[in-house]
Amino acid sequence: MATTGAARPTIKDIAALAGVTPGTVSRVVNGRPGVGPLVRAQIEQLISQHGYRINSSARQLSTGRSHTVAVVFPLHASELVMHPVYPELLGALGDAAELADYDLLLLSVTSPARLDRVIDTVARGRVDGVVLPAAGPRDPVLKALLQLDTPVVTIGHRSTKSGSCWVDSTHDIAAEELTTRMIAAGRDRLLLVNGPQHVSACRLRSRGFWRAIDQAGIDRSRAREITVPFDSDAARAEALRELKGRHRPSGVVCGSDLIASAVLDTARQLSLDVPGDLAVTGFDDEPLARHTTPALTTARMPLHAIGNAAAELLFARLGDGDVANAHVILPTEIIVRASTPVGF
Amino acid sequence: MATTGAARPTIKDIAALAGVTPGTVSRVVNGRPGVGPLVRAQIEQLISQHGYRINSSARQLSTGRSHTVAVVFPLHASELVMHPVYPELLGALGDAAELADYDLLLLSVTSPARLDRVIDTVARGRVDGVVLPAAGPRDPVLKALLQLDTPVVTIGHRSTKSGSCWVDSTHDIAAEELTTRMIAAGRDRLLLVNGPQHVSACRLRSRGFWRAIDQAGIDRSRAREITVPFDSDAARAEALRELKGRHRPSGVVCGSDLIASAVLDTARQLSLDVPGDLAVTGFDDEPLARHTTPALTTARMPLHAIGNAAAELLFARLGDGDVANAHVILPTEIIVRASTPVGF
DNA sequence: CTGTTAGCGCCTTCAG
DNA sequence: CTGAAGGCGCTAACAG
Repeated sequence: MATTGAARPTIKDIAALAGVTPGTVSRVVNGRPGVGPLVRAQIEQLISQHGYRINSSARQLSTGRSHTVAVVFPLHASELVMHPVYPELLGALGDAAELADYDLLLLSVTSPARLDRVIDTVARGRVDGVVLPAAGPRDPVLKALLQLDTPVVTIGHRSTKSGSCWVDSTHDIAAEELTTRMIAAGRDRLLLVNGPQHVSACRLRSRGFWRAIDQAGIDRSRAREITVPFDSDAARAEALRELKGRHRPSGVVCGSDLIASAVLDTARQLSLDVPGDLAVTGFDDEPLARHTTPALTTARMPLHAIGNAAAELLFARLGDGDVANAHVILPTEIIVRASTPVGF
Repeated sequence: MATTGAARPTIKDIAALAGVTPGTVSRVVNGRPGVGPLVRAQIEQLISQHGYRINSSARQLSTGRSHTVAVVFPLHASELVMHPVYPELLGALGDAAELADYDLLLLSVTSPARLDRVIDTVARGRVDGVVLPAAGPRDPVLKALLQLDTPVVTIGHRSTKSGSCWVDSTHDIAAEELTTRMIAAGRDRLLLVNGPQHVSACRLRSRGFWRAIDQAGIDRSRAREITVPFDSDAARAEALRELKGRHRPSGVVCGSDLIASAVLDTARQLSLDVPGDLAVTGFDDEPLARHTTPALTTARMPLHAIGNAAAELLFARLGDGDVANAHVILPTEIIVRASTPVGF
């Protein structure tokens, strides 16, 4: 670690060096008008020469804005950690933040105690707003944040509260499409292995599944929906029971790739042919989806676009302030691989 | 968004309410001695009653410390994004940060322009220190950070600079172990498909591979090392060439699970039996490792422990300041699955 | 165009 | 044990 030693110069130092007042230097560093070209040039030169940089704390104190947003991940322990959607979202948020010249604070709530911490840092003015991948309406973080009147943009939960901003993708349409294709491929005994119902996205997927059934004029009794945790071992057990049952499904729509991969494992174990005996679809298009055997047909959410949209919504809101009740729904994409019949 | 309206109280408000001066309230909120029990109780009650919270900017300005650390990911475009080690590290860092009551700022450098931005926010005093998963000695971020005399702890690169702090895992030992086991399993034509050499971890893996060869007394000519980008398509092409060659290897040690999965695909395409004709090992134990066919034998790095150690090193350094030249090397673990022969 | 004057909200001596 | 005062570095509103 090099000992450059010399304390960083302050705005005052630069001002003194230039023979002007701090106010003038401030105008220069902030690109504001009202400074003669010569003075400005001189100041700029001094600045780069002495390596002057604004002190963020001081500016924050004075402007009241931190130029930082937080993303808080509501990771209920291991339930969601494994979901690679978060990292991808994070990437998009990071990109957007950098573009907008905001800093991104990473917060995570894994326990009630941590909720307090998060609320604290938000309330302390550390951040100007927060992006919240929220599970559902009863998400405790969401609730707490709402009390703070901090600008929030949620992802994955379509709040009905007035003034709310959120972005989501077409989980329902994707599930419907997947199911419809199953039906078109001649699969008439359908099973939906879905994630927990308190997750908004899962509810939407369920809705899409049944909509497809209804619209195809299929009797609801020929289809079934079960719920499993987002945990592949539990999913495996459930899958086993379903696939061994007398009314074995010919098409299984899964609420996540992880669940789908568990179903695939089970099918192999039972010597069922996929997609011959059993067509299987996943959800999310996680990296593992292309590495299962057979590779998974799945629905991909536009995570990057989602993160981007969320960030932009938030920044817009922090800017004009007029942005409220902004809802963005982005389209999903069906990725067809080998776990479904040809022509799917 | 509820309009709680009322501006947050400042330390002054609380002081006025309690009939004391701000200084006294400050002592209370900071848990410092020198305040009578009655006064203290009264102030504490006022604080919770009015929902007072310290303003971070003000405190930062006054103390000169932001109580925030940054982790900057040196993602050379798509080369490293796909690596799920980052999210996992991030999780550990986040956990450690929360425990230590630090905030975690997420920074990423994907271009020279962004490097400036990052350096800027670090230089502006936004953070007290940074954790840097560094690729290697010539990492531009590392270089830039070193000039700033900001406390840095690197992960994955063992700096030889004096005063440096880093944590890493036993890439060399893991590679050696994997290779030795290959040899023990009777595989004598060995191939190492490694990642880029400018990545410190890859260099270590290479070293371990050759060490195993030498120690087994095998002629180096019976082994080969090739380098591919961390990109599975490129790896696939290379793998194809190698596996079709006249001297087809009987054991392939790969520098990452992604590379290994490409090798697996290629083997299947060539109708080679794994692990019969070809034993394959990966590196990292990414989620996909258990979903390939066959599932991958691989080496797992203790990512959580690594992140934790890095964070603790940094915090220690920010505290006492005496911590320099602290190097931590954590053990890897071999995960045996089906891509290697029984008894591996 | 530039200087002056106040703070922003908190912490930290130094008195009393 | 508590009060008073000064300052952290910067911005902003108002004068010249």
